[in-house]
Amino acid sequence: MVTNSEIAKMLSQTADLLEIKGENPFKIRAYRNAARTIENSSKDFNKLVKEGFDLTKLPGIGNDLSTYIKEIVTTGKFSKLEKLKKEIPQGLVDMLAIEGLGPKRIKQIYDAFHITSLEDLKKYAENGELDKLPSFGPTLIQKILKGVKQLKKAGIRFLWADVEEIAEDIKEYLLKFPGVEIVKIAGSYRRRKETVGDLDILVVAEDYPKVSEYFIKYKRVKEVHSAGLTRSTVFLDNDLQIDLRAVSKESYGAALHYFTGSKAHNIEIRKMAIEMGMKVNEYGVYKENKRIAGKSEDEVYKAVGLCYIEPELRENRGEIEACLNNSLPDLINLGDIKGDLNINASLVDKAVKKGYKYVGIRDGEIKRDDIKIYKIIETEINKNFNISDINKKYDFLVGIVNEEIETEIILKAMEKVKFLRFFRDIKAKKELNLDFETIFSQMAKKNIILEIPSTPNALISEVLIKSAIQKGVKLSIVSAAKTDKELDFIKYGINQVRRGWAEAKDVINARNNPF
DNA sequence: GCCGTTTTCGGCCCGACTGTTTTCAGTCG
Repeated sequence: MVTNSEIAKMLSQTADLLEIKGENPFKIRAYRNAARTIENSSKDFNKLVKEGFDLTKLPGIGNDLSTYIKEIVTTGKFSKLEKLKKEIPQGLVDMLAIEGLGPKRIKQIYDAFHITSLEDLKKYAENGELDKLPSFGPTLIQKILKGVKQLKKAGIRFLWADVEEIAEDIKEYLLKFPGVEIVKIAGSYRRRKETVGDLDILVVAEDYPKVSEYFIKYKRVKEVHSAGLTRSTVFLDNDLQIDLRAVSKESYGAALHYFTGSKAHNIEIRKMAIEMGMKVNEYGVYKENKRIAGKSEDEVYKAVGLCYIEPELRENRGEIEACLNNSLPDLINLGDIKGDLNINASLVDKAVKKGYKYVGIRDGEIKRDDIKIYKIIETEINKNFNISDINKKYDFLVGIVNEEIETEIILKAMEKVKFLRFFRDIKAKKELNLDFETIFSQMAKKNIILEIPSTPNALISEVLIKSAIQKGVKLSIVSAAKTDKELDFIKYGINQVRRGWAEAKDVINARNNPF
């Protein structure tokens, strides 16, 4: 059985190969868009195809791609991709990971020398062969040689929580510089994505070049990649890339919107603007070459006939339509949380200090008057799951699904458990491929709560959270804390459920009484 | 390859930076 992400991967691989081949860039984008649609879908494409669902109803999927997806699902293979792989050596695809080398230059190199590996590329760069190609100067050759050594770590991403501290530190550092008015971190960091690839920082300052000079002297900068009049890029000692951009005060809103993304959201906004005879860029919104908005994000959205959309929702997953139908969610906030239903018993005092009204503890038995205590027990849902094995006393049972098991077993476990939690390891890119559509429908029916662990590496995908909420499943955001510090993890859970469109009413521990 | 309240053809987001030339293409975000 092929998973959604496997289908998506095949399509984006095809896009890479078509790119090197020099195909129409818009066709390539179509493949990438379709891959994105599939990756972002909570629906199992295997199931959709089997049920005869019309895939062309989905955004970015037309007749051709629908046929291709059906082929992938039914045969497990994509003949078009297989053919391209035979035609284009893998070495050329590897070259895409070299800074400064894109499809055009790779094709140019291949056509001239038939090089098919990074090793050969290095040789040709070193012995002066590459210089012979038009527009390959000494600087570019050096860049390529450097790039071969340190390939762009494909999609190297940091957990949001792991960059939080450094992001705030750089912000503070920049604000100390005289003449710096505003420092704002945009990009996926601002959208609170579970992982971020780099940090995009905007500054409003009197004299940008001076700020840039100061910026590249930040203590953890390992390498200065570029430093221009409006933009500078550096790498830190942990390989995190930081982009700093100068922004004028009048354009602040437009720039913030632009650099917050996501790209897919921006493209939609621009399309809307075009339809209305306007143009949106990072400097503002223009009508007949006249600037009509740009000072604030609110202004930008208003200019194109929309309401303000929270950064966490800007993924082109229906937020624009929701705004137009007046159905945008009123997102939950950290301050809405009234308790934490999965912590160590030793942390109850701290929980009281945080102002929590109740907690769920995994161990020990405590009686207290100042806070309501629920006793919970965690149990793994696997083939051998058997409720009668549990002979301790408890208020609620938390079922944990750690592996891909038959949907039937999970449905059966629902007779016994009150909460369900699903395994995920973001760094290791491991997540369960289960029939969540069916599981969530049943959970909603039986009033089983979806436990959202706030551990940064175990956050369940926001796509699944959104789908669960739509089906009527309630959430419990838990820190699963073992230490004092981990009690505050709950903010990461909040970030994630906000990305999953959660309102306070969807979250049981945002209530004074959770049950 | 997708898409359409002017369109089934002709568009498809847009600008900065770099390195190469000398007006621009390629790459990147």
